[in-house]
Amino acid sequence: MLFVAARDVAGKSAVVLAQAGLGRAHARALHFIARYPGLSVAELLGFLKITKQSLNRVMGDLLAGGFVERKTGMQDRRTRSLQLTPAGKVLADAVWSAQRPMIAAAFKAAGQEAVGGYRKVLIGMAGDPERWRKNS
Amino acid sequence: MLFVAARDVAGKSAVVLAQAGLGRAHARALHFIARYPGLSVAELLGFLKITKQSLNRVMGDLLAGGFVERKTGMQDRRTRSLQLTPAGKVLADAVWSAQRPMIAAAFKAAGQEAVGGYRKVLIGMAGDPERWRKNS
DNA sequence: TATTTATGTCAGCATGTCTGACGTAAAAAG
DNA sequence: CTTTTTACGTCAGACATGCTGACATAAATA
Repeated sequence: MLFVAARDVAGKSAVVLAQAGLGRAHARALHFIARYPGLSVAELLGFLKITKQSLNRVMGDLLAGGFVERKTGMQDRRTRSLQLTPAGKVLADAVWSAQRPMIAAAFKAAGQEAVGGYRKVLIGMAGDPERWRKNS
Repeated sequence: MLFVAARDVAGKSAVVLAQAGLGRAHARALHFIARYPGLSVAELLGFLKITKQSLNRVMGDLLAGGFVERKTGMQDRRTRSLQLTPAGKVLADAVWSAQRPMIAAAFKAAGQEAVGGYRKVLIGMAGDPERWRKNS
């Protein structure tokens, strides 16, 4: 069920992404950059759990498409600070808008209490998003 | 979180599958065949939502490895009835054993009530597994 | 100054997905 | 009983996304 739910939620964004010439890998990177603005490449790699080579192909597309901005880090000038451009925000919003109705419907049908349990179990499996960044 | 949880749960089975020379695509097919013994190719395609060409490469490996048995359907002789061989059951068990601890830990940590909510929400997004077969 | 760290890049490979075209056997429709 | 549709199999080629290995550069650190 986890697989099916994740696949179907991700699938909702396919059309929006295809219009931008992007795929699901791009959406995932976009998501984490949107969620943690200014994160470093190493942090992003930690979230995605892919290699830097894989990420850099994806990042190249996002940079070329003007969806993401890459700046030299402030404290440590070796790092790169990643954040969405306005166009990236628009795209991330569009992706979310495509997925939200499905999630909202499931949440509404299940009820608020069920959603709490749902989150609790997912935190057990995926870790608490609130602590994701620090733990990395 | 859905994505991370699904990825991490699926990841647990990587070692077991690699020993059998298989990948995650094989595991998914194996799972549905284990869950719905005797299902037809069309039904399996409906679950996996991939093309028959993609499935057939995976099925070829499973048949060659002796994990799955393919028989001519009884009522409709055009269909193929798929089921696990003993070796397939052993493999499916091994995969499940690799994933179970992670899921069990999350369930235990969240509590029985939370698990109920978790299931309710997933049913909202993925559909009720009890009805998956009929709805297809 | 030497080393380590954070990142980028090239080259090639594996997996899993896709589209398109074609073939066959069996069921269903006429 | 002929025709069409259905369920499946297969070949060929392509794309997306992951991987390993090797190497380069700039900045921090020892």
